[in-house]
Amino acid sequence: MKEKKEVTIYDIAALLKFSTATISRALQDHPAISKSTKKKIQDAAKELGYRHNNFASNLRKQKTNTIGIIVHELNSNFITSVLAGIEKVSTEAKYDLIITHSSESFKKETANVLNLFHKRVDGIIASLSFDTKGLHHFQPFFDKNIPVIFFDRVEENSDNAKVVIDNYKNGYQATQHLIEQGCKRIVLVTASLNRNVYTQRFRGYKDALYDSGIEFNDNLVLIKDLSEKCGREAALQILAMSPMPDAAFITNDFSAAVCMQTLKENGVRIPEDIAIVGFNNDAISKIIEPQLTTINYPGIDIGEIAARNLIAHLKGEVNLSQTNTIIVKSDLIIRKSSLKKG
Amino acid sequence: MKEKKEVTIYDIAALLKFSTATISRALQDHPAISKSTKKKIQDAAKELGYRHNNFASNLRKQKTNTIGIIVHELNSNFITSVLAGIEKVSTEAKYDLIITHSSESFKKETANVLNLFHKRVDGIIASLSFDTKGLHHFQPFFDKNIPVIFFDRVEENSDNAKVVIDNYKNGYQATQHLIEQGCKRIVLVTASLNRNVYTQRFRGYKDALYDSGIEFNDNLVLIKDLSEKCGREAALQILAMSPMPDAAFITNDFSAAVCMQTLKENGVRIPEDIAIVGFNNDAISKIIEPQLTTINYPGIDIGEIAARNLIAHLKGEVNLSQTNTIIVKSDLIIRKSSLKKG
DNA sequence: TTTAAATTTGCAACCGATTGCAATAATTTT
DNA sequence: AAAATTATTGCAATCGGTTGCAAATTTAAA
Repeated sequence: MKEKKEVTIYDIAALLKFSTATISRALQDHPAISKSTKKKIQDAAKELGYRHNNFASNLRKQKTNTIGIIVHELNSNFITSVLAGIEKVSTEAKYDLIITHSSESFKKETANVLNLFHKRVDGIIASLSFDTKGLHHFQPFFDKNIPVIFFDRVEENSDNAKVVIDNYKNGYQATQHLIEQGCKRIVLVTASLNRNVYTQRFRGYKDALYDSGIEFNDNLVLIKDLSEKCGREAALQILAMSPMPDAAFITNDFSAAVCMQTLKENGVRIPEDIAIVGFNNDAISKIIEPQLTTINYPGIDIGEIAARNLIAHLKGEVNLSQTNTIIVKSDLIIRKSSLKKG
Repeated sequence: MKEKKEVTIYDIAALLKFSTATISRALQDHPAISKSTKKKIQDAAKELGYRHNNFASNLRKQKTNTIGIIVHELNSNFITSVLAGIEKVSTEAKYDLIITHSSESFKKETANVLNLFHKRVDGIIASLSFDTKGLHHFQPFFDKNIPVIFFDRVEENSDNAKVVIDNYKNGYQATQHLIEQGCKRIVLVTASLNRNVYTQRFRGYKDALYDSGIEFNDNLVLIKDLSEKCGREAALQILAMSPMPDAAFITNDFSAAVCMQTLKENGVRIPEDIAIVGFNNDAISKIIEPQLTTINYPGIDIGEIAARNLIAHLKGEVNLSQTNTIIVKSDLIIRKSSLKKG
């Protein structure tokens, strides 16, 4: 039952009477090695069941060809799309990924960052957790000049590279759309204004109101955590308002769905009584009744762009520290939940 | 702008006039090193910004303290719960995780397996992709006696360790529940009977019918891929059947939700005209209208059990090859979508 | 005070692949 | 046929920890 010892390039070298240098080069398809030798060596490697030892290799080369990913959650359409985009690009470029997620916990995010640091990833692609404050936990990477590129959930005022959408514009668009539907008392349900995406959406909301001459009302802004419970609570708060709001912009589709459900249970008609707009274009937005108007943004593109830039930097083709913010296109998708007219 | 060189134990050794052996041991909190020396060394390490080099360490120790995870998808409640369970256990035991996902592609799963093999993980926890056939791609691990433990989507007739639910029982339960509601023409929408979970559910369905004296009808079984499209197609097929079925057991909540939506659009009332049962107890099942009867199973527990067993094996405390199948409890959750009677 | 036992620390050989530089062999050129 | 190129291959140092065993030091026992 004991395992046979690992095959190393020394074994291949001994077998074929070559030096380990030649073996190593042949296995890397190095041009200095003749075709015939390469073939012999590669065949022997396969034959013996040789596997490359990344540790020895990384130790020697002082790099890992691995990119670390930090996300707040895995279970959203958006995040998995981003991952797909990153994977596409990095696979082509022969980079491996280590994916970590923080479950929206700053503490766990910090641990993940540290872990990736010790794993010596060549670079990081990150979206911050909900309650992350500052970027001190990334300091080890900054100190060593290891590139970090943020996406979506970023720290606004850092000068790191970021790939984001125009949350301000989207907030504005969503609100304006509701106004165009004749809504005047528009609730905003969102999360901690500490996190960039929510601040920006909030500003867009406010400005859209202002530009249409609608007075901003603090009581209509509900700051929550965008969980299931939050959706339910928001609905109850809305029901308790007098007069009832005629619209709600809920910056997360899942919460919006739960909120709608609770409203419906209480006899509120959507969109007739209240128009609803969500955010993210998650699968759920098309399944609920009525289908949810929301903001769509292309996770795949965001992932691809982030990965492409990071890898280009690693290869020395561009310098990330000269890039700052890349803004990706995003759009309002209008569905039934907000259509009071036609 | 250039990075300062990495600090190594040699630097600490030189600074404090100790040998690297002592440094190494002190940093591992080895009992042979005196308290005072340890403190000096640990302080110096922190001071100099030393970071442990996993590559050198793994190279020497011939193990990685890392567990590889292979899943078919990330964006499901179930999978993220499993991951949470695995993480809980493995973090405590100081094991790192490398999470990979195949997007239900056998090819990608194979690539992931190989990748983890080259990364030399100490063990694997895996749930197979949709169209995976056989386990040859795991052969490298088997050959080297590296433990692999499967969960949920497993290969029935392999003698590897597995953590599963009783899909047969759940299929039976769901069907029986529908029969108890007075349903007689029960559609089954499921996926490739190649994959264990679906075969078992299918058998449960069939036996439940049989035991209630209802004749099995092949035309009522729709084999699909459980995607969004599939839900819609299933609905259309159901609508085209004559006489219309009075129930549908759809072995995936998301598909069930889409199917329900399409049915409703076509004026079918749920559960009055058709009772529906899903599978998984995803978040969506509580949000749609009416709420979906479904099968709940505890991802966290499954993850914990799998990780606990794997780690115990790695530590030599138990021998996985003597374990075979661990069955975790799962239950029918009855909600409105299937309640024809009060 | 001497000896035995227990604590601490160091020596040095690994772990396996990479790569600059030198050396040798095979081709071309003159 | 000698000289100059070019194509192949090898030498040996290096990456940074780990650990069995021996040596040195300290403490306890006789």
